[in-house]
Amino acid sequence: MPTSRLRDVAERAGVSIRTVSNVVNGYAPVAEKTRLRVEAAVAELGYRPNLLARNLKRGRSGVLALVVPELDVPYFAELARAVIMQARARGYTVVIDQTDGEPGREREMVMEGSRGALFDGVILSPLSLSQAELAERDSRVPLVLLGERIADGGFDHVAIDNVLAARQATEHLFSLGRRRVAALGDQPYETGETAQLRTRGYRLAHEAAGRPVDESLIVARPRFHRSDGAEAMRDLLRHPDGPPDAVFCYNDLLALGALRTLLSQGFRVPDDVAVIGFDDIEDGRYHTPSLSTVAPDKHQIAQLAVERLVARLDDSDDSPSELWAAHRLEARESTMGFTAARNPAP
Amino acid sequence: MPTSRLRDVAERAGVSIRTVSNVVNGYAPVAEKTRLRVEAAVAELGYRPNLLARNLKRGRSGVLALVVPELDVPYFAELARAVIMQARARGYTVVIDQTDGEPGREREMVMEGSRGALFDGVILSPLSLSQAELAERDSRVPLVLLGERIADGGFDHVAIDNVLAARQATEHLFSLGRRRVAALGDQPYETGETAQLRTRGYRLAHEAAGRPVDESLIVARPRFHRSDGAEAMRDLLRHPDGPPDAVFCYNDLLALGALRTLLSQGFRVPDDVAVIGFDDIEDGRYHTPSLSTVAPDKHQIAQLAVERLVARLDDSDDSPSELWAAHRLEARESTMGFTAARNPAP
DNA sequence: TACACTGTATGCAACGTTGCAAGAGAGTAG
DNA sequence: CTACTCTCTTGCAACGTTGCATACAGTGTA
Repeated sequence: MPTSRLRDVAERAGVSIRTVSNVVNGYAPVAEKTRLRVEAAVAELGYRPNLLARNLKRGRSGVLALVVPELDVPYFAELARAVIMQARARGYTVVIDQTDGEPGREREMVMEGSRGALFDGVILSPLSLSQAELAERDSRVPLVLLGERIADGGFDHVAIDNVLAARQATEHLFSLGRRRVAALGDQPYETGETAQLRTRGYRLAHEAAGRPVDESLIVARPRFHRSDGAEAMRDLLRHPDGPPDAVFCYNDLLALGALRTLLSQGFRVPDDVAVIGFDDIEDGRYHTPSLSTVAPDKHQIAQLAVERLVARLDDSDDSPSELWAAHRLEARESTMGFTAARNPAP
Repeated sequence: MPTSRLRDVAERAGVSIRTVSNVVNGYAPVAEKTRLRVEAAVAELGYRPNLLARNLKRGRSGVLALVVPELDVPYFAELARAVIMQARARGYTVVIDQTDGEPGREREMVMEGSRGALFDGVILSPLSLSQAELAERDSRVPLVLLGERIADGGFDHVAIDNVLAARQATEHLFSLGRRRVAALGDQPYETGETAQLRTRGYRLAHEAAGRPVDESLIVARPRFHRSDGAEAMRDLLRHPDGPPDAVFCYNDLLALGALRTLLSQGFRVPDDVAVIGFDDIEDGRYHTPSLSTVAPDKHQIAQLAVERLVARLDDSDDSPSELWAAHRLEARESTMGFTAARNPAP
């Protein structure tokens, strides 16, 4: 069965191509009788508009690109899900590209513009592209930055208040009586803005509590996978002053890795060492102990990003805006301990 | 900077549109001198081909669709990653659609054909579409079925040997001296073919060992999330004959849920109850105890699927084939226990 | 000198759709 | 009966690209 075109439907219904187009798109006024005839023909032939042609004509593709480092990192998977839902609600399709942190791919997707009109806008969670590089972008295609970057005003930008969130996480640990709180995941270089914000929050918490920061408890990691957390925790356990009594990890994967190291070496969590993460991935809830974490409102992040992007498609000379999504602290067993006899499963 | 077209480049280089096209595509023989001039013009104008137009003309979009139930289910996220990589290696882009198990969306993506030529082929991990429904599909667009379905020969189909894998998992538990092995995740209805295959393997293992199957230990679940596993495990713990001494879960999420229930109720894993899952999601490796599982070769699954699909794009009247991917058993702490004093983290 | 060739370059039409502006009827008012 | 309006319908051109067929030099050969 060869795909039928507008022309075939027109022939069958005995009307002009244009009229069929009008019916299909609900554009111009069409007489009831004609409409029914056309609709019948559409149904009989199983006509489906060729979106390629439509988009070419309209100059829009109806496709948004979501560019993330790795799709199998739960945070990005959960975010992707939310973005897809938001986009769908507005009639857009989403293509997802993974950059694997390769600057080349990230640049290709974002800088080279539009992949030839294949998508109308880009939502980017940057990993390797620096602000400086981004600034050179010739913005044929609207771009919304996701995740957290120090704003330079050049782009639309959706983020949570990382400084505050990190401060709250640290203060949560303080409030439980922890004295030596390690920070795991600092990235003291150009593309590590998010991590730096969290470190700032960590420092602020110390300052507010009148405690000095032990610089040797701030551990840098270029990547945030479980294995990195496990490894970093092993290092921390060899600290000359002994293990810290709490660890604030800059994402949940690091925290789960750290958890694994602690438990497998016989440490009790949280009794010996309390652990808190960041991102609130679903998995953390099912570990034992369940993982305390900072929970960014992913749904809201996706909503703000897609909304902003779609708005920009219609109205490109609006000035870039800074959008803030909510977050909250989820205190679970890895900091609070096991209540009562035993916790019921969630 | 308005996007430049073939025509603009042609004007600038002082040649015909057609020649520019030839240069860009490397088609016809072009004189060295001309080529250089055109390439210079392309560079100066920052020309990028409009893929929409190209695809319209060529009748191909260069896009494959991957349709999965939920992107934030780690198995699908990991699979999606592999598919994207395989597709990229062959010059294709992937759009991902989540169906959320809604039959409507699944049908729309798969049945209604091509979303108007927006993609050339579909890789589907079916959830709610039955074989019967699929059979009615008018196959304008090639379809490869992913995940495991009882084959009816109508479609290309990539799977692992679920019966064997399930049997091996069960026998693994037997070999550790477990007597009462529960099976968690049966789906005794039309769209639950995969689960049924696993149940068959579970039964075969019993048969081969000369043990009767206790039907009350086969627990059905319509969904395979962590919460389902946790809940099902709670039920199992109330079994009139007492808890089983091992549980074979039909995916890792169920297993992690079960693990959570067991640990939070004070059971020791594997000492009291051994747990094995299915899928080998990364997360299982970092739980404590780490999760034993059946590991399908996701990379191979993705490769076979994309290869097959791409091949079909060129040569549509090849007969449907059944492709088998490898799997292996990953025995970890949730069945084997903690070796030595304490395991090092992975 | 005429002919066939080779190597380059081009014009036209088409892919399937929609924007635009105008056309065709029918109805109403003068 | 004419002029006008209103409702519905349509033809033409274009979106940016590529397939096809052809044109055009220039070169070598008969």
